[in-house]
Amino acid sequence: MSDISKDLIAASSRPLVLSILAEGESYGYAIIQEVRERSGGQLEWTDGMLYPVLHRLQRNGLITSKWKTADTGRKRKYYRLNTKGKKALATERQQWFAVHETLAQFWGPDPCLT
Amino acid sequence: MSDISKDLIAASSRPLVLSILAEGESYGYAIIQEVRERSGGQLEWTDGMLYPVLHRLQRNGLITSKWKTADTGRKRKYYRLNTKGKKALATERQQWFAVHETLAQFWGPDPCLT
DNA sequence: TGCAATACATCACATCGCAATGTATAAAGG
DNA sequence: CCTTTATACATTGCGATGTGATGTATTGCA
Repeated sequence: MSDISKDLIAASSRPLVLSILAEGESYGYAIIQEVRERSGGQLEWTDGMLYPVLHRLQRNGLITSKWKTADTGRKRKYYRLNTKGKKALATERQQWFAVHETLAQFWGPDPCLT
Repeated sequence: MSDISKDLIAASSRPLVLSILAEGESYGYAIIQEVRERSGGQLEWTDGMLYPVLHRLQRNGLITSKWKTADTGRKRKYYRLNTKGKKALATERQQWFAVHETLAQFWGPDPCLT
């Protein structure tokens, strides 16, 4: 259960958040949980790291936010991906694969199991 | 030719250097060139980024260095991976795949073309 | 009443790539 | 010869960013 290095967190936070929002709007706390679930518990994000990421993405115009009150009565800040964000996601994806393929050259091809 | 983001560089520099040295000793300038070649020109490292990485790896006891004079008469600082470095490489590799598999869940399986 | 989970936010600190700068030698071309 | 390019090392100020701590507030359960 070696926790992921700081640099890897930094490199994957943007593409991961954008990918999650690409599937539909969501909010901070839920994103942290989804990352934990989708990674099989391997990725454990902290709120002190995620919120600045969301604010940055919004400041850069990749996502928009809207306060909503859930059925539970709680107030949540929902984020949504816009056109610019979708383009950024495509770029992030392409860059990731470029690096991954280089590393895969040394480590052998991916398991490639579904 | 979108240059790779700073964070991605940071996340891949350690595992890449360790992977290269795992194939045999090498030196700074040659490592920069090998990264460019093995990435098909997609990764362009600067020396101002690599040398601190090498110094850090040595300070952390993952690699050792030794000055040698090449046939050309040039002096080069050759780096070699040690036992601790090999273990660190295995960890880096495992962490990378953990993140990659999570991203791949959103992006679909890898192309898996050679 | 008290504690955990939910839900947001900010800040001091350390880390690290980037671009610039510096030093030095060897090879190639005019 | 001399100039340019490639080789080969190193350091530094700056900006970006995760970490851990801290703060505020509400909901739900025992």
